[in-house]
Amino acid sequence: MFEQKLAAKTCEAVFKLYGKEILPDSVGLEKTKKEIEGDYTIVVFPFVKISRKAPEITAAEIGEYLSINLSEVKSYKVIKGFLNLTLTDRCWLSLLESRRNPEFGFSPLRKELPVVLEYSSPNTNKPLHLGHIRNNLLGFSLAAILRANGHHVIKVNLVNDRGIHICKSMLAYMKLGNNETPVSSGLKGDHLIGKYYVLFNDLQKAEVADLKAKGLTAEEAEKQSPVMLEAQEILRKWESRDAETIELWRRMNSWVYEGFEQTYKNLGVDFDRIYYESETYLLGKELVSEGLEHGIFTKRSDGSIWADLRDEGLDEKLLLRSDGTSVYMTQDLGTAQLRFNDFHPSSMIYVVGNEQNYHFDVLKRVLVKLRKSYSSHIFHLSYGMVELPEGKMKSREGTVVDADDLMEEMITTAESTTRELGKVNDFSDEEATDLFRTIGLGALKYFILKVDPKKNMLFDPVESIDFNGNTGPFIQYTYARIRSLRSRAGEAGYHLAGTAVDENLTINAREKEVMRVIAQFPLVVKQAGLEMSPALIANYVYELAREYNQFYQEVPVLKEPDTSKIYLRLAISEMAGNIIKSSMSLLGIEVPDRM
RNA sequence: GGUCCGGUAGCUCAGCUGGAUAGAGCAGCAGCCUUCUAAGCUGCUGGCCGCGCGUUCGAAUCGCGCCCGGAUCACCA
Repeated sequence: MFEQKLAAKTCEAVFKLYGKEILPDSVGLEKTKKEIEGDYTIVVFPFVKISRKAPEITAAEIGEYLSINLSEVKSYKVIKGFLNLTLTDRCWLSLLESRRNPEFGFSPLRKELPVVLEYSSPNTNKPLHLGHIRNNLLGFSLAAILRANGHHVIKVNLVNDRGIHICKSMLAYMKLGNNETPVSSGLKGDHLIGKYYVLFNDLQKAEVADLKAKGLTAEEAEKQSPVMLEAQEILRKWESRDAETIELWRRMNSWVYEGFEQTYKNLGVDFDRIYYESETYLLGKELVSEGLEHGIFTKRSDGSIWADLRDEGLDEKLLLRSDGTSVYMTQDLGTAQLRFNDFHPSSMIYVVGNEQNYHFDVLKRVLVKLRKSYSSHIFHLSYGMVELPEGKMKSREGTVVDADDLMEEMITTAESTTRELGKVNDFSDEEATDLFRTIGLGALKYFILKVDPKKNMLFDPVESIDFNGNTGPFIQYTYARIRSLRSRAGEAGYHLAGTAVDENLTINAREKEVMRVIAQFPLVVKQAGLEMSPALIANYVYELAREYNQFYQEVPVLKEPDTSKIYLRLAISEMAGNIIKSSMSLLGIEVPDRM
């Protein structure tokens, strides 16, 4: 809040005192360390060269200037090269004027081109797992953060609904399905299809073992196994629009979508637009042949088409197979173009795991070769893998944590813990069920989002269901406390609406600590947007909750004899509560009124 | 081998656009509920910030070299 003002005035001071212009960004302004008297600290070492005076003297001169020319500065104290400024209580109290503004810290929506943000991007042959959860949470949160920074965000999902892997589960279903449906089996659609994908692999494994016994290598055996050949036949039928094949494909996919929809709903994520690879790959093919015509790509004797990136330090990259079918890159070229056609976005963000860094590097370079203006608008938000304590979180190795199971377990744990604590004795069943969901999902989401996206993270199931300390439920609890305090205040006859805070009050250390954290919120939102990091919001809201709890524990609110102070503390509480709620909403986490 | 990312307390993570004695949580130990919700609060224990050199008044933070871990470099997606 006051940072910009202080920085600007410091520049003015340096210019007036020493005759040199400096940029506000170059002012080293930070929160004063806790043990030291002061609110904000300016590091003056960088100005010593300009002032040609000792650090202490420089700091004192700037401090003097600021305290005379800025009414907000109450006093200053110099320690070595550090100028510690204390702001007036009135200045801090003015912060509370924004306590009822639900948009505090957010920027209004700007009239500009939209940002297209892709996340989730599932395969239709297997249910969502822990890795997808990180992806979905990051994508959803990022959309909220960018929106809070004034961007018009369009959330899109790209469903990978075609290709050989889909044909595999189709084949297994044709062989072993007996017309089983989600209804007849009692399985969620995506789990049902996942089951057949696994069955295909079992069939293939058996055949591969036989072939290897006959002397084939593993690779040959895989390619020549009868089920694999059958699956490829299905793919060819699909591409030639064979009615029966398409019909089965449609039916099986529709089951999967029902399942996904449920998982997304449970997770609390949504999309403005869903793209299907089956609808975009043809456009990709067009782009490739266009590039071939213009001599940008090359065709080999076997008919395959390649982009040559060797002069850029990379290799050659396949764009179209020799049999004319498309690869991953073909499809992504198509979707990028389609997205550009649909929205003309100022940027296209892809939330995709870091194992695809190379892919996106190539995608951008190929688009540059095609002279697509939007190539520079593509941004890959690359996030790290989720690892499990035993080993890696890879779908092939079997140690998969299913998204639905995980959410279920978190909610169940929330329920038992909450019941043990006797928190819901006076709740209706419906209220209680809502609360268990809120807490269980809050724990899960916070646990995942508090880690810097670009880092690999460890998902320890035991730690994730801990509700104490740096966790989602801790923050939710702080919010519930504040709400409780508010309703008690109402019962005691204190009317918050329309009651102004006495601006002549003096504030104590605990009160100021909370307000210092509150004051940072707008900058944190901005920073999280620039760095595209929900973790910054998560770490901030934890600090706020911790600070508020200290205040709550040490400072009486309703038992304070001085009524004007009661109103002050209620105002601080209200503002802290609103910011907790805002922050959590940026993470896609709900907060309960009671818990 | 090339490229990219990481290495901070027993564990999980902040801090990294250089600044004061490196911060949290968990785990461990000791306390605080007849007072606004104890999913809370207080205190203690615990660190050659991977290693070395350099830049600087000042380096966990920047640069170079090395060591360790991960990802990636498919006619898979």
